[in-house]
Amino acid sequence: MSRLPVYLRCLVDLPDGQVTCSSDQLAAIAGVNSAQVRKDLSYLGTHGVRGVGYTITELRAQLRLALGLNKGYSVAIVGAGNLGSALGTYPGFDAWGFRVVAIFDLDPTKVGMKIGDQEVLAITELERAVRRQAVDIGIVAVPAGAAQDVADQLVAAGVRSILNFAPTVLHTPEWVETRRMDVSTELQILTYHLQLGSEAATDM
Amino acid sequence: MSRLPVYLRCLVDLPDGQVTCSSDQLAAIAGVNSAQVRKDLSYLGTHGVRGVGYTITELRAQLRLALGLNKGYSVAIVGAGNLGSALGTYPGFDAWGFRVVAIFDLDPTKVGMKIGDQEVLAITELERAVRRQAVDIGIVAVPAGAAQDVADQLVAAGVRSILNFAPTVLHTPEWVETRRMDVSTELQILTYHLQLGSEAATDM
DNA sequence: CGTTGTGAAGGTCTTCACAGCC
DNA sequence: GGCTGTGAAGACCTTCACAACG
Repeated sequence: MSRLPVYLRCLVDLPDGQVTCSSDQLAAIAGVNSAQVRKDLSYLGTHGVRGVGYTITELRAQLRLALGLNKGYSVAIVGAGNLGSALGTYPGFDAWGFRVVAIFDLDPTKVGMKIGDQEVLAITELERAVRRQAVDIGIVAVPAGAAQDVADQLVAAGVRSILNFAPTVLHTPEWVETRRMDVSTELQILTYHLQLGSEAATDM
Repeated sequence: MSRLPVYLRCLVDLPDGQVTCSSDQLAAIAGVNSAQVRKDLSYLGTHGVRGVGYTITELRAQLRLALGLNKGYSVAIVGAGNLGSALGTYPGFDAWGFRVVAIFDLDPTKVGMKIGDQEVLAITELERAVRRQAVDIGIVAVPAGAAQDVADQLVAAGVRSILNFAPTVLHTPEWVETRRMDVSTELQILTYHLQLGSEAATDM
């Protein structure tokens, strides 16, 4: 469920002194309905206390468990351009147990470059390195034209989760979970709404 | 509707010779159901031809119009770190009529730096510059702690669309459309599914 | 009294299935 | 024959509303 990470982050951001949190409060911070919060949390087999709320530490632990954040995960980044570099040095991974264990690029002039604590490897090394490091999650940060090929290689190397930054739809076997993060798409959704707004204004 | 940008991109990527496209083909490329495609397109008042499909050029034009891509949009980026820099030089904006007209940062050592064709401005300039340039879309690429403050400033300067890369939920007036793009959240959704998969395996 | 947990109602989004048309 | 457009069915998700409880 895609709201759980949001709840977890909200709970982590709560002031230190606070011990319990009501569904109302969490809902307000997370920007959702409070019945929604309770329903979501009831899936985790939580035990909130009526009249009081949820114990923050307990709830955090349960969310971490549900999201599988009790284990660590190995992440490989493919593409060492601007985006790949930004991701490779992103400080927010550690906190949730994500470790970048490899970065690949096709461009020979980039191979050997240092990004964070990783040296960029040639893309020809991908399958071997990904297999050896038992990579859990592959991040595709290459141009659209190369994305499907990279995804195929990741899948062939045993990766079962892919985060795709390329502006293209990846086709993967059904046992591979793929998510897309595409700036242009998001911007276009925003303009769609801007557009709707101005149409409505014209109607008057 | 969030699938329209995907359709549009798929259509643009189609081989040059092809004149028409069936809902089946578009569905296959975009990774959705074909009835879905037809329903989505019927909203645009399209006129596909039975037995043939949709005329690609016509459909592209209709999608562009529906998404409001016939006008150009001014974009401001707040935050000139790794991410802000990557976005400021992202070549994919132009094609859809997005123009980065300003980049801001709090850090005085970054002010004056050149990113793409823009000089980084002090964040104190934000409201004035955003207003003068009639910015349509603000991109928040600052640390979580600063994000709400930046969003408030963007809203105060008249921005009605925000794309938020900070790992936090922004609270904005209801006339402001906000979308979140957060790598950690996406990774956590992936681990949630990995987790479910391994639980199911344990059950056997 | 305040808040949870949840059945039931209400929405929305997706898919099916097929008539209608080229 | 092949494909669109769409009513109807179905699946899923969200919200309401309130009994149950500390």
